[in-house]
Parts: sequence; C-alpha cells; structure tokens
Amino acid sequence: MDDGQGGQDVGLIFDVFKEIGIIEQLSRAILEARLPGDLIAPHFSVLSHLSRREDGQTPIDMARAFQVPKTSMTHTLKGLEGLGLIEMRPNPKDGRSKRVWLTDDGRALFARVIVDLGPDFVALARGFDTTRLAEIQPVLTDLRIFLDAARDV
Amino acid sequence: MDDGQGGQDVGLIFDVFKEIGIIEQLSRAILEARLPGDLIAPHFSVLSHLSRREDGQTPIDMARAFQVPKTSMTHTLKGLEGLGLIEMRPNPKDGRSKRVWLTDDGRALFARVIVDLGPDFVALARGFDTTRLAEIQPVLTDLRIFLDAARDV
DNA sequence: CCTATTTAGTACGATATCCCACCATTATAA
DNA sequence: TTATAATGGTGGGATATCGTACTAAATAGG
Repeated sequence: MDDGQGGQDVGLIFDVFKEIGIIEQLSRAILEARLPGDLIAPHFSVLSHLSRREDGQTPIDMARAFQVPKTSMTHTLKGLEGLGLIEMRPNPKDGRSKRVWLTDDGRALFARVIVDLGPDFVALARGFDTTRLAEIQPVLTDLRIFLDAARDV
Repeated sequence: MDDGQGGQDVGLIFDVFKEIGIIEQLSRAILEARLPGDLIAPHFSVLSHLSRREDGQTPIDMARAFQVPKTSMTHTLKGLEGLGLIEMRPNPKDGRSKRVWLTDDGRALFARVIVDLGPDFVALARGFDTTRLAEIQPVLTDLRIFLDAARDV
C-alpha cells in the first residue's frame, strides 16, 4: 500500500481544513454582528485591505488578493461606492482600469468597526490562550502562501 | 493606555482570522475542482457529515452542526436529493421533522471524491511539513470549540 | 504601423445564501 | 383539556457569488 504516513496525512489535512472552514464561518458571524446591516464581511475585507495598504489599488488587484472572481469584486465595490465608503477614479496609467480610494466615511467606518470588535476580541483573549494563536499564526501564513502558490500550477 | 498585551492580541487575532479566511477559500477551491460540476462544497460537507456519523440526522441538526440557517440546509438537501445522493424519510418520532439518509450512490460518490482528492493532498504533504499541521490541529479544534461555545451566549 | 492577442471591467443569467413569514406539529402551562 | 408558545420545515423575495460573454484599451509580433 505504501502509505508510510500518507493515510494519516490525508486524515490530518482533511481535519485541518474542516476546522478552518468552521472557524471561518464563526469568525465571519462575529464580524458581521458588528457591521452595519448593509455591510457584509467582503465589504469589510475591502475596507481593511485599503486601510492597511496604500489606496489606489485596482479592482483586479484586489480580486486577486482575495481570490475571488473579478465579477464578484465589481459587485462588492459597487456596493461600497453606493454607500459612499470608497471612490472609484480612472487610472491615468491605464485607460481600461480604475483605482479605488477610501473616502473619509470609509476610513471612519472601518475604525469604528475595529473599536466595536474590541470587546469580542478581548473576550476571546480572556478565554483562549493567545500564545497558542501566536504559535499557529506562522504556520497558517506559510500554509496560505503554499496553497496560494500551488493554486496557479 | 493599559494594553499590556491587548493591542498585540487584537492584531494577532485579526491576522489569524484573516489567514483562516483565505485558507478556507483556497481549500474550498481545491475541493470543488474535484467535485462533479453539479456539486459544490456544502453538498460535499453534508455527504461527509452523513458518512462519518450515523445516518438519520434531521435537517435542523445538520443546520446547527454547520452553523447555517435552516433554509440554507433545506436548499442544499433538496439539491442532493434531486441527484439521488440522499434520501429524506419522515421521522416517526416527530411528525414535524424528517431524517436524512445517504443512498448507495451518495456513499459511492463520497468515496470517489476522497480518492480523487488524494493527489492534491499528497502534493500538499510533499511540499508542506505536515508535522506543522499536526501541531496546529489541536489548537484549531480548541479554537473552534471555544468560538462555538461563545456563539450562543 | 497594423493586426492579433491579452487584459480590465461590466452586463447578464443561474444558482446560493439568507431573512422573513407561514404552516404543521409538538411541548408547555393554565 | 385547552390555549399558548416553541419547533421543524418550506416558500418567496432580496442580495451574493460566479461563469460566460462582451467592450474597450493595452500589448505583442509582424
């Protein structure tokens, strides 16, 4: 059969992905409970992305960063633009594309949500040993990088 | 300011959830690439759930297990039933509810997908140190349990 | 240059997800 | 018992996601 550790690995990988899937759902629920009713997690992800990086990214860059189809990103951005949280400006370097900027409202909303999430995160830090999170964080990052690289092969 | 480790924790938790969100998307893409075209990840999750536990669960139980609204579970089950992969039978113990059984086709399809995922998982095990996955697995499980318990408070 | 190919973005249609409202059945309580 | 509340499931509408196809602009090759 030649599965030195192969069989164990398959079960392990399966379990890890399963846990990650559930945690993703639960963490999304925590986030969306703190978001205004007309925003969902993808909206917030975009605001976060623009806050932490430079503004002026193109939609296609963001679609790649989030691993979603560009049509999904178009839709998400349209929603944020309609709420006045981002601005789409033409890209002077490329007539096909646009560049996305946070508005003051967008920046303020993002900051407010972060504050509102504080109690949730504090509760988590109280009830769960965050040194364990610190230990898994690099592994998760490496796994994400590995999967991301393996994706387009 | 009194954030002994508080500030660090918030950033750490944020990062962990962000990585988990991306890994979830990437792992879902890997799975769906191996599924028949008319099945998506939630369908497979249901098949997996029924395979590993006893059949005969009620839809509401499964909705709770997956943390999705019961209407979403109804929709997913309807799809699986239409493909002949599960069977819905009345629940003799409760006239309101139904019980869900895998059909032979459902069982066979699940087994086949597991086999088809083999190469993907082998590639992952070759390129990524699975002992690191083994290390994070218990932390992920505990985190999932903690979040799940904190959910309904 | 000029044509062919690639790329950024969008429109549209199909399906998924989720909220709300509703029905039937069961559990609770008076 | 009987009235009330709670529960399991579904239907319908709104929005989300995603694939396909299309337009316009940029790039590559001749």
